[in-house]
Amino acid sequence: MKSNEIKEAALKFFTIHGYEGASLSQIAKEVGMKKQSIYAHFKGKDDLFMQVLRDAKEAELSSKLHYISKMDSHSPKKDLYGFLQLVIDLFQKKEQLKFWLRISFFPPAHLAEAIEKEVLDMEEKVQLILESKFQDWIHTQTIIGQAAKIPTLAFLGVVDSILLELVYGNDEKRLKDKLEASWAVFWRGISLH
Amino acid sequence: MKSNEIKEAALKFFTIHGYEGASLSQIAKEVGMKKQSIYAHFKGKDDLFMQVLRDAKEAELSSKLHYISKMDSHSPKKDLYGFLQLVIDLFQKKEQLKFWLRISFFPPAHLAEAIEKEVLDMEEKVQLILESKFQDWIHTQTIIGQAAKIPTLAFLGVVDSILLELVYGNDEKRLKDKLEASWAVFWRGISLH
DNA sequence: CGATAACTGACGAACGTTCGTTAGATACGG
DNA sequence: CCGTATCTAACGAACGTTCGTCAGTTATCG
Repeated sequence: MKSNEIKEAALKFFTIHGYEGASLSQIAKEVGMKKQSIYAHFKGKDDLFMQVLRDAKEAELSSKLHYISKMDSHSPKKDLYGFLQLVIDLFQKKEQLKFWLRISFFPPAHLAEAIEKEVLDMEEKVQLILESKFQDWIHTQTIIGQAAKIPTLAFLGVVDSILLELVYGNDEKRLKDKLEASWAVFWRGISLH
Repeated sequence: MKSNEIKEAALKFFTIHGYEGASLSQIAKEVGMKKQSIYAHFKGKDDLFMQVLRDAKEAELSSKLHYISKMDSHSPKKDLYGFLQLVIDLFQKKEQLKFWLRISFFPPAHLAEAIEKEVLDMEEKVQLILESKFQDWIHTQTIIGQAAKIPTLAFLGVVDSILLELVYGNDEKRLKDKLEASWAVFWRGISLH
């Protein structure tokens, strides 16, 4: 399908240059056609952009939910650290997470509202299922605490800080250091000892 | 000075729309002049942008260093939490941190190299002075650990996650929740107990 | 034949930038 | 104190390019 090739190229340039910085002619050239031909597949730049956005959201959401739902509820240490690894992996292997991050932080002003809705929807779903996992661990006294919300938000904070390091990402070693440091302190902060 | 008015307006539009999304005519209109007149004060768009960038860096760096150097080394709990508050305050009161964040994460491609240098320089300085503080606390057995780098990086991670929530910033309550959660877990992670 | 998807050509609008010019302030020598 | 020269900061007009978009035409293929 040619539409997918266009979306793939669009994903690439939107990620690198942002909405305003990416041009249809650039994208078209990447797939070997003229920019006007894009209009045979999409209504316009906004339409193309929003379709790329929804694809990226779906891909990331399903990856995360799939991983979380496979957690066995017995070893939070392994499961949570594995989740961090998953995020790093997703970021490095799939352009979509990079794109998603960029435009969820800094959406083009005239699409900000529509984008925010998608972002909130996703965030909500991940937090909800993650929180239920933490609730289980608290119940079985695998970790400390009463309110599951606290470790959940703290963990999402660790995820965010790692994502930020990835975005910023010039240094593999620094990423590793930061991951280990954040993880060590986080785990000590929620574990029984 | 008219130059400062231009930089102020430029800061605003660069922050909202990014480098490519902000236009000189927009900026000029904000200060009540034509875009051509900007060239009496700056060599061009790039020059204006880089000057705004350096101003923002300087402002943020001096704010942070000033705060850190005033830490009294006796109460890390108060000092570190205060630093988080400072960051939140800076973000909400001064447009410059918002700008700095945006363009350090997603710099315009053709200026990426120059920007990265500024960002690294700043990051390095903050980490260095913060690490020496942590070293003191470890020495005086106010917090746990041996290597000061671990709590330092973890703390910077907390700062980043809060910044991200601010950027993302649609919800005051969510920010508060996340701050409290991350802080509680972080503090338990490095405190003696 | 009909449909799909590519093409060419053209559009108005906006972009960053350069030019020559003007009005006003400042500095200086007689 | 006056006239002149220099400097500053703004201007309108225009430059060449690129932008996103639309209309009409041609090629491909079941």
